[in-house]
Amino acid sequence: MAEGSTLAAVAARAGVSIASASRALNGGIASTSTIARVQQAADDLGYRPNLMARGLQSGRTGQVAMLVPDAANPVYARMMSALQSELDAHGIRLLMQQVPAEPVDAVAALSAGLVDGAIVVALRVTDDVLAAVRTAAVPVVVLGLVETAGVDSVRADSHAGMGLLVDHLVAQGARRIGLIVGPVDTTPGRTRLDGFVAACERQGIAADLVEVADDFTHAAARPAARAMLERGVPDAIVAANDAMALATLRECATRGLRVPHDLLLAGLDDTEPAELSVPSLTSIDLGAHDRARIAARTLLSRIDGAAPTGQQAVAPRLVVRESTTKETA
Amino acid sequence: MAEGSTLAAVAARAGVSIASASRALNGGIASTSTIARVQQAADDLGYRPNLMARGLQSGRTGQVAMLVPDAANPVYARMMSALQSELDAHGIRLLMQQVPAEPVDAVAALSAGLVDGAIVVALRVTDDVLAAVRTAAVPVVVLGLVETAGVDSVRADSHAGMGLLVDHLVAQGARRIGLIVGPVDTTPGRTRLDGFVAACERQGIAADLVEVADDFTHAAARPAARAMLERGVPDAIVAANDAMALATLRECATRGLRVPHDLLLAGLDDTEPAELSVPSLTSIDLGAHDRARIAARTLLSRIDGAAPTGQQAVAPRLVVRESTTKETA
DNA sequence: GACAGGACTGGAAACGTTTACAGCACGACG
DNA sequence: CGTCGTGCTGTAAACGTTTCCAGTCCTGTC
Repeated sequence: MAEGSTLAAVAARAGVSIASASRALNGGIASTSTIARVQQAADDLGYRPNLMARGLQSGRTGQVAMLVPDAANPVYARMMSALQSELDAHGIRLLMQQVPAEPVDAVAALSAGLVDGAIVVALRVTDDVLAAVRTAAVPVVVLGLVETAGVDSVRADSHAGMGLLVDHLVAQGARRIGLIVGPVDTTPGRTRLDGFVAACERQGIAADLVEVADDFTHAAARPAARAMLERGVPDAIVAANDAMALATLRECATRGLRVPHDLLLAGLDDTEPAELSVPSLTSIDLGAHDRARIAARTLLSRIDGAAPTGQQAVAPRLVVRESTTKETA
Repeated sequence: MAEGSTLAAVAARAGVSIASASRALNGGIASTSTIARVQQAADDLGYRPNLMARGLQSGRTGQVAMLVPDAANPVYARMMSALQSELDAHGIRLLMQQVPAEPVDAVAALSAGLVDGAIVVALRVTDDVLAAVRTAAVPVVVLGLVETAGVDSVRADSHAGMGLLVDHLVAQGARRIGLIVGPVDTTPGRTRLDGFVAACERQGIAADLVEVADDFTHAAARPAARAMLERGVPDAIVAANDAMALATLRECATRGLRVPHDLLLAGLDDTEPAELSVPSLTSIDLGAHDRARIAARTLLSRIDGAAPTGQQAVAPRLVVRESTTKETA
């Protein structure tokens, strides 16, 4: 075990003071020979600077955290990859943590000095969460809809996304469209429901066929889909995200309903499984990659001392696939 | 910003020494009135102990890390959940980090004092990785196949799992079975290939229809599936994991091949998407949940000072679904 | 040959916490 | 009334690092 070799040990081995050793390793002012000796000693001992001590002293940890409600949702994995490639360039480590839907405690814990900043995905952006974000000791960027000034946020325009989707379905001939959504006291739930209703009104069709699932997962969507289909088969179903759409697709198959032949189906998020399902799933790209990139940059500039930017939004994009195009059936 | 209120500030506000404040908050010896005053002062100031300072002093961080090669693979999300429920009971925070397939640097970085231990998923358990694990300053449990003594590991028996799968497919009438696998210089790649070949030999069938994809993702499996199908349609295809099986399913659909009517298809890992696909996917449950639970317990006892346990394995279980049962077609 | 300046070095303080130790007051017991 | 233990408190040392500051040595210049 090469544990715990300290800078003091390195300095002793190199025959210099701790201060010189530190400077030699961190590119401070030091003579060539000192640098060489210290470097050699450090290698010999397998020295690793203690990040706790460094963080305590310098106030910088070189880490940021990403807080997500559900690690199994592929959209967060995609965001994480985008974040990471952005942060890697700055030598910053990205840590992911799965936290409850209302991450008040987790956000408050960010003030404990472990990270230089955080990116928080919050399904419910309550006043408590906002307060926690605002009083956190480190900059926080919220991924989600935040109206409050002084809080950085990057949001998807799922309202507009729903509009694109409904327009597309109507253009494909659907008149009776159902929505399977997650809890409407969450930001995504509320926005997607509102977007759906608004789009239906604009198109002059009914928006009363709505099922609310317990959360935004496969598992919760399945019974919701079942309930909806038992009330009759609509022309099309929209689900609040791809995972829920795929659960719906599965339920359709179980009932012998063929998509898109018997009904059209679409989701939101445009995750990889949407592309791979049979039939492949029409979806709305809510710009997960771009949102993550913007969030990373905003966070980095905040860490560098910049003032909060406020809300930023990313435009949605319709991605049409087999599940809403009858021709391919 | 309630940033940076230190213990010294709390102590001053409560009119006691720093030591007393620390004791009052951490359940040490202190009078009732002191505890009350300190508690009150801490609440007023929104005090959060600095974990860096605490960690530096006490050597304990209350955190463990999980290192995974691909955050998008649902099997890791499942493991993470299992780990978390195990660790939550001990008040330990779980951090996930996405690292390269050969996580030497990342494992070495564990010695930097940020975490009390780690669970590492390594696709390639090279000597370098083993050395890094053994010399790490904190206990590490490897999820994967490790023969070396003195290193804790929990492995899936994917060799046996392949056996179950091939037996099942042969029982369903398949004689010509193809395998789509990831890189064979990885542990899972090698084990699954060997298991496949062994099972085929045991069954007296050919094992020459093998495609090796660049990694274990959807994206890499797709062209591999295409290549295999272009050489003719076998009776059945096995993929090294569910994600790759689903990519194969997609490729079959694109070519107008129906599963299970025209060929059988199965994967490994038994992740949720396998259950949801159409047709639902036969898979091998490699015990992700159990492996994670065992790994967590092993790690906890290691952190408490126990000696390494060595290798532990979890038995596989066949889960038959639509993709390998012709009746349901 | 003195002196300014630069290059380099070591001592020591600081970051915020925990904890060993010593001190203090108080009640009980002899 | 002295002594001892008990319950609580404060002082100070440590954890490992970075960084300020003062010092030393050397080189070049007048």
